[in-house]
Amino acid sequence: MKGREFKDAMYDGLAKLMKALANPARLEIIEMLSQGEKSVEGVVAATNLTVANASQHLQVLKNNNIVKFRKEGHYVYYSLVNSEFLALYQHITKYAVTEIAELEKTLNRQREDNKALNPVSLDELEMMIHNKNVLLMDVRPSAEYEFDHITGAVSVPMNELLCCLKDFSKEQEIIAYCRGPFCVLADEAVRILSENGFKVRRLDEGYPEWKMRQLESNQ
Amino acid sequence: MKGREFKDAMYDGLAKLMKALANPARLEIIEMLSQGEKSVEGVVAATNLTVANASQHLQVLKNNNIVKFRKEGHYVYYSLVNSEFLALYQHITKYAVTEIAELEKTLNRQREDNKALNPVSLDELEMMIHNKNVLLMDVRPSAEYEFDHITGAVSVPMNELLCCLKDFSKEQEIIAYCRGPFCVLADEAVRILSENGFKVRRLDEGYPEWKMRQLESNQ
DNA sequence: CAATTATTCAAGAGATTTGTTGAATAAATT
DNA sequence: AATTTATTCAACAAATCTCTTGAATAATTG
Repeated sequence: MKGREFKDAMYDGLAKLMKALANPARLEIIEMLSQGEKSVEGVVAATNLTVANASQHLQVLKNNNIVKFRKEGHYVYYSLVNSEFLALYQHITKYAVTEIAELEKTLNRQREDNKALNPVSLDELEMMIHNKNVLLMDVRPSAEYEFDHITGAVSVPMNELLCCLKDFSKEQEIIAYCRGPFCVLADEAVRILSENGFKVRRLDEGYPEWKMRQLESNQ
Repeated sequence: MKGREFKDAMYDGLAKLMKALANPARLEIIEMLSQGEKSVEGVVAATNLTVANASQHLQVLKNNNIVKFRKEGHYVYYSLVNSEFLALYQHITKYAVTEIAELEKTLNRQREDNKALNPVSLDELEMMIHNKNVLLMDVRPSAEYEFDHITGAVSVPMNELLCCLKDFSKEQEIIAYCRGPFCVLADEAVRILSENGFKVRRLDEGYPEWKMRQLESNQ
């Protein structure tokens, strides 16, 4: 293989990977799958996609070794292929929200609207978690909590939040988290809790970022 | 801004960044610019692109905050916007060559063809570099060497390699490096030197990866 | 074994991306 | 001021990507 052929093969292959990521619907699917495996239906339920469309996007991700699947009964469960990919995806999103002015601005406006500025970082969380007066609240759907969650968190899915308000103390500080920086669940939780007089902040990132840390520190 | 609008804005923005990277010509340009700034002409000289096409790709990269430019006389010099982007790009390429089977295979076949298997890693290089019996050889064009190079390397551009053979000892081990894992210069250098009876290996990665390390260790 | 359910396949229209061509700018040199 | 040189712009056809629609598969249930 000549030098030019080799280069073309390598850059074409790299571009193919980037193309698989160059679509908003697929990025959203990746974020959903970073919460744990999901059936096609499960993906559809959490996005605006039609079933056929979600399936097609999942094929693209599968053909690029980004997701894997297993069959069980009627269902096909998809999940991210490995933690190396998850680490890469998180590097990309982290870069985007810190280095791309437009995205940083959109993110901050969203958090401002929901009184969720001044978020807690994972580092801070680590310090605070041993404080009995802090409540860590997982506001994702319960299936995602059950699959896995940050150690010490309690599950309060968004649809149960309003009716559970009386169970929480206004003395303790609440830290809400969800799927990650692009997820709006924790923002909404902060707004609702805050409007009801609770001391609440959101976690800067979400479950997948915490998980990644766990994996890294176990190496 | 409603939750769905926010998500769409974020994923669209992220996809826009990925789209900028989803093209082999632009990836090659990025790799060229990671050696140091280059004029449009300079980019053209190192790729298969026409001037107008290279300029267009550079506009795309500019509009996505991946490259910046400065004007000097006739020339417009482009360079990568910051080391955060370089770190991200290297994470992507590293992931691609280790996790995507097809790319890994292509890379290994190329190195096999050039007797450049068993490459030296940056870690190993660090250990060896104090050994007087090791010669670190930068085989990139001299302009790139002059812009910056790995500490202790000597410049032997590919076009001068054949006539310089007599200057090197067959006793010392030569380590050749170039622009990075996708670059063929070091492979060719290894093949030529090896066929002429020298003890030679290539560096697994290249100048930009070494540079990134320097930046990280200085933090 | 027919009906139901979850997923995939196939085809097509519309939008986007790509590289080419030739002309237009803009800065330096003659 | 005219010419040369490096770069950008604008327009276009070809290729690719995207989403929708409706049908096809494959596994389970009645």
